[in-house]
Amino acid sequence: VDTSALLRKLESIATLTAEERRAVASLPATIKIFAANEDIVREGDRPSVVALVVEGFACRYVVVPSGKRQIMSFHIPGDIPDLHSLFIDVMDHSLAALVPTKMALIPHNVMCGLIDDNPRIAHRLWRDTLIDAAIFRQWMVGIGRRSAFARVAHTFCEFVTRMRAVGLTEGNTCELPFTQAMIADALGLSTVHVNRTIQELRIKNLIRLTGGSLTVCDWDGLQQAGEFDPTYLQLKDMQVA
Amino acid sequence: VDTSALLRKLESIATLTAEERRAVASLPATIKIFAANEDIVREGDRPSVVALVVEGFACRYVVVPSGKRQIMSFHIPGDIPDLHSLFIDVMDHSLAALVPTKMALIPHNVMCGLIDDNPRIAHRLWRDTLIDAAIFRQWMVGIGRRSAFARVAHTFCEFVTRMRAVGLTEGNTCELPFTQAMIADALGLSTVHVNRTIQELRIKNLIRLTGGSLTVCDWDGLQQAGEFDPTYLQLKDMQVA
DNA sequence: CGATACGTTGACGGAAATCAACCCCGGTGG
DNA sequence: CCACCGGGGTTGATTTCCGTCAACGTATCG
Repeated sequence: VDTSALLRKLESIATLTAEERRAVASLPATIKIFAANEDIVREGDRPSVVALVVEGFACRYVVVPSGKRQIMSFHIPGDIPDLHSLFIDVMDHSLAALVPTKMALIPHNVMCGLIDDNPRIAHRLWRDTLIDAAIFRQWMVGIGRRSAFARVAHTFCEFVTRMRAVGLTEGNTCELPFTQAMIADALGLSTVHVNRTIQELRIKNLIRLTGGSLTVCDWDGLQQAGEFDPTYLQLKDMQVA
Repeated sequence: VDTSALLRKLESIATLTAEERRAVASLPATIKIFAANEDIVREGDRPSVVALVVEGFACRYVVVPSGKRQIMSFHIPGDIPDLHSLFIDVMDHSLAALVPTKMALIPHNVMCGLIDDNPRIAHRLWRDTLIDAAIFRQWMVGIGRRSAFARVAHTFCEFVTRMRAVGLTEGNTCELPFTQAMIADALGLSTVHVNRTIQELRIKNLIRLTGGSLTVCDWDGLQQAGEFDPTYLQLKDMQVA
């Protein structure tokens, strides 16, 4: 089973010993492919496995009574979006694949064993959930206090930075196969407004976005537009390509 | 040093052994009083202590370039708002007292010792940071997808529920000594609009709010108005009074 | 008793939502 | 082979929720 994405992720924070790498690499897991828009875990579920993104993209979301959806996070290969289900039994939100996505399902007891036997990995994972929380906070700030323009720019900055951290960029380009409706639900905007905002970013020559691929043409400009400061992602010595 | 609030909080999730209670109760800490609006920790700091709210209220916030402030969470007695600084060295946001507030400052190495020696307490604390994250997600949903009216109602529901969990309510009344400007910054609204929304809640006889004290007149009504479902707070068998 | 902070109210403006077309393109089935 | 279909993207017209500005009331406090 391919846990290399997870390894890359854990090591994007700090290095592991050979033994720790082995412990992670030998985790027993079941591979499962999910279709685009298919739920992986649903609000109210009590999962007995955690889900590691191997290939593709997932998101957490909730739907409010008015029928509107809020996406609370995007997840890229190496992420374990429902790691918290180890400690919190009932899901307060759903987890879905955004595109056809390969997940590795790891039983709770296996993860608990890994954590109990490897305190350093446990700390690393705890830290990872804390970075998750930091990302939530940034999204909250964006939705609450930034203009639509800054919000979209910030999201693209964050996405590219996270993708780079796990080695999924080529130069200033990476996959971003989300529909504008998905982006709208993530930013608390309407699709129409997202569309107009992306056009504005294109006209200002900050990005190119076609065929599910995002290219940052002007990193400094985009960063400034999005008021983006990567500190909260806590990456060790990341550089812009 | 009074860590009883922390004990109540930890036990609002699950019970501790006598030994664990002793370990928590005997934590060495320094008491410090902060004035209203005084910063406890600032964005960019690298704290070497964690701060436990003993009496009063604190919040996390950031200020965006336009000068607007987003408050990301309210913290009540028993909370350790910057526990994450154990694992994440540089603060990506500030922490401030909202009213005159008594904090217990506990050195990092003491907390690390507690965690290393008491795996169950460590899990409890991890879990606590995960509930924190769940609260962030709920706020995000509110700011992104709920009307101002529902947002305010939701916040009051959440606040009362959390206060009740640590024994700080009397019937349907609890302290809520925040200015409307603070509430506005928490909800991503303007003070003017918060004012009008609160009036609406009053007219509909859902709450009374005067002199820093909140009374819920109609819990069902308020809960419905706020689309509030307390699942995400993960409290064991909490009941409405 | 003035200063200051907080709450309240009204008038006005604007960013983004909503509504409603329309286009483009890749599938798919007759 | 092409008509049909549906999802995604784009555009314009209109509406609305909420922000901004500005004034005024009220309470607390030195």
